[in-house]
Amino acid sequence: MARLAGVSHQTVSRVVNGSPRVAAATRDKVLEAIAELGYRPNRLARSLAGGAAESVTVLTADTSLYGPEAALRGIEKAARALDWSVQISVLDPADTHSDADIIARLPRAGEPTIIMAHDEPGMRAKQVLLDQQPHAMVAIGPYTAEELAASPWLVGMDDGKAAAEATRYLLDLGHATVHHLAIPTSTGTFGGGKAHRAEGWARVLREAGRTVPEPVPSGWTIAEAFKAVQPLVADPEVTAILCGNDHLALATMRAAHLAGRSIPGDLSVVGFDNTPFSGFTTPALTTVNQDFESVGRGAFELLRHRVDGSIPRPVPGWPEPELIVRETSGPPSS
Amino acid sequence: MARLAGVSHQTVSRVVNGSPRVAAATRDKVLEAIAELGYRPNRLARSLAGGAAESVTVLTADTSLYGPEAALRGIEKAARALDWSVQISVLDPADTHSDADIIARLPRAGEPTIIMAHDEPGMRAKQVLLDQQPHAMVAIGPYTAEELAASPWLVGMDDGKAAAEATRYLLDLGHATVHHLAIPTSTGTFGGGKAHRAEGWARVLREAGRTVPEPVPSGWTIAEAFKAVQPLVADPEVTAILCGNDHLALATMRAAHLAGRSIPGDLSVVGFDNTPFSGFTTPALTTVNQDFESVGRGAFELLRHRVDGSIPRPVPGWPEPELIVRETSGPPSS
DNA sequence: CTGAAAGCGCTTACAG
DNA sequence: CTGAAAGCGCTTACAG
Repeated sequence: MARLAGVSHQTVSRVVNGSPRVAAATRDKVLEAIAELGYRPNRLARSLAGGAAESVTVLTADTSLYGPEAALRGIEKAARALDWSVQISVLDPADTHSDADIIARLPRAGEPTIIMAHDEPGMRAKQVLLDQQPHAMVAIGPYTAEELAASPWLVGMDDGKAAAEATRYLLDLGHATVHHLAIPTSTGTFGGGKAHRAEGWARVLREAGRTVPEPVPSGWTIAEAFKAVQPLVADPEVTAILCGNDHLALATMRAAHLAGRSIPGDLSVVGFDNTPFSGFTTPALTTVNQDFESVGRGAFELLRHRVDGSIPRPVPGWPEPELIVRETSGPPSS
Repeated sequence: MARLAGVSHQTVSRVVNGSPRVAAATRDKVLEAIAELGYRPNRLARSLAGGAAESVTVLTADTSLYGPEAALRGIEKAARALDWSVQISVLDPADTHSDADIIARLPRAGEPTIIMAHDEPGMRAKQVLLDQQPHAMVAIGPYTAEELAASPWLVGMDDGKAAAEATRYLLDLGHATVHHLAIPTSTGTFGGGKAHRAEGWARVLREAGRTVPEPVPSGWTIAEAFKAVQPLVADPEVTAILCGNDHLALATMRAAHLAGRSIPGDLSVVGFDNTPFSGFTTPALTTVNQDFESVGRGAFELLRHRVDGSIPRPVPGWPEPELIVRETSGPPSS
């Protein structure tokens, strides 16, 4: 390659990396040779040699969840714009991952890593990497504004506020109280994060002096939610349910339908996330919009700054979660 | 590291790689040192040095589509089981990707690559890699059994057969004909694959001597489908619509509802893919189950064999697409 | 069973 | 502006 162009190895390197200290004539010769030989630089070698280590690894538990999937998309876009590469590694919730297992997923020591900390393996991975390489990791999860401010390696949205808003909205509609079908991260069953969505919901009920019903825990899948929500929809006293995400809400709508309860006549249902399908169910789902893609983008930006130590904590700007009222919510019938 | 254990660099390498030619005592010393220093092998260096190049890059256009997303999950699982790493790179359909752009996404020449060839950038990428490194690439897309047999670098499901089955089912129900709301890959607008779902559908109609209506092209998003399907649902002559995927079917259900047409009374709707939500819409969606995760797994297996030249074409076994009858289909009302 | 040698494809200083 | 040197962290032969 260098031979064909009649130059040395490192002159080729300069041309490829766009160094200004190359004579135009030499550059042309090299570019010609590159084209002729179909030369492609080897990025592995480049980063080994201490060049730009432009890669990020994403540790996530379940890519079929809307939030992580959207966040991953945001990470990928942001990374691509800067020509970084993205590796993903899925932590199986069924496996027990030892610390060594988690470490072994990274391509090298100090690999910049983003963790989707929305379940048990994710929480574990967060802890392991925080110990091992605190400046080359960032975790995405459900955190309050206070937690985010206190821990510069966390990224997330304060969905407690949005849950509060949604609850207040249902109360204002005239419902005596609001029930809650909770995603796993809200019930604290995985030992990790707090129950922010559930907290915002409970806080509003308490402040309004209403009964605070026990939250009903659900798994992540629609089928699990369908099962979990049965007692709730069967109870005529229940007139409003705030669901932890739109999949849970869909399961609730389905269960309500089968139980002969009309929506929103007999029962109001509010979801979370504003997934693409939510505007097209019948009736269309009232939900809370969350911009996970921006969160992913923000996580990448934060990681990049942490790795090179440039800014302690850039504040990534993304839209606040926001209630979108559609057709599944209304005043109680009686 | 090697110093602490009192051995040479390459003995450490042997221990880490589980070589049998190491004395038990030496091995223990090395393992101890590894634990003490928190040593983690650098995979980049390993693959550079000619060790196992255990990584695969996935080129995909849009991870928010159910098929590619599920296939990616299958790839990831299969890769992880063999301790390969997975890199993803998203091709933006809005960008025009030059051949060089596509090549530049690979971490090195000859990188094993799986392409999701379900849109224009994907088709382009498939072509580029087929030229550059035919033995280190595999493409996933909508291909017939014949195409799959002829091109050992292709993987896919013969969804034409399933489309035919669904069409026959609707005809048997008594519908005069069946309309088709088509995904972009079925209309050939991106210049690439054939219209297999559309072909299976049209073939059955022709064989039954029915009118073959012009397929209605839709984009990938639910909003685009909602717009595209309006004329169809407004037409009382239309009593059955086969949709290119479940998102399109959801849009159709919504549009039909707003147009005052009941499902399945006035209109039968059949989807494709059996996405998780499809069993929980009201009414529950009749659809064709497709096991994309298995396809992803199969693509990985095929790629692995192609890279090491071991088997010309292992036949990856996955379930055939299969019609799942639920509640959105029935006999025409009149 | 273990070490001294050479090299993977690049890079960053260091000379000139 | 360009080349000769050293090295990134590993590996695979080759000796012993």
